[in-house]
Amino acid sequence: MLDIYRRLFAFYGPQGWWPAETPFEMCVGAILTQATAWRNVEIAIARLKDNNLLSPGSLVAAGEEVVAELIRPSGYYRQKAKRLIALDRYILSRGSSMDWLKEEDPQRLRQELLAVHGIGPETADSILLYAGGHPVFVVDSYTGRILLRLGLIDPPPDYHRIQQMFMDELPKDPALYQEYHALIVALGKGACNPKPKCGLCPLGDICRALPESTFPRG
DNA sequence: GCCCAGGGGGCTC
DNA sequence: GAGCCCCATGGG
Repeated sequence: MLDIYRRLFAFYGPQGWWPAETPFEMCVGAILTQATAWRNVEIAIARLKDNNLLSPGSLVAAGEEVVAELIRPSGYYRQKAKRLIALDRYILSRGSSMDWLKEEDPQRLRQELLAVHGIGPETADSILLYAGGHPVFVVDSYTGRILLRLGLIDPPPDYHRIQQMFMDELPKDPALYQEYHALIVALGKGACNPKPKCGLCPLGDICRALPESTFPRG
């Protein structure tokens, strides 16, 4: 796993995730980026910022319709408005300083986050890793696709199995996890996309490229 | 016109 | 509990 990381880092360089000024902004971004290109998320976050809606409690106060209209560029805007307000409500219940996000036990926080409407495993782990600084590996569909192609897992990809693989083999270093996940996204969007360009892949000989037809999309 | 993007909830069977 | 469908905009 470290070998893969080193090759990706050498090829793509540091990715600079997660771009946000505050933990609250990171949490908002984690919802907005669900199945959405980051470019569109930035637009939505800028619109929230322009309207002073990037602090705990502000989204609840503004209400669903206002939030929905502002985040429209990021897609799924009616769903995501509900999710953002549910998240904001949770943050308020926990304390608006948000120190708890870094200080409390990540396992406990994970359970709480998963209970919030609109937060699943990937979003919860993103919040724990990037906003909380906890050593929790974030798995996404790219990770599953890439590991399938590398021949390191059997289909279908399982979130927690994959997460365990990384966490068993890597040092528990949040900065490493942050960079690694970002690099996997770079690979998944780049050479190892749904129609892979194996000749341009930085993993080269590590990947025993099986026939593409043996893999499902996504 | 088609496909994809830094998922998750809800419904059916 | 697996298999679908829905959400929705913006860019290549």
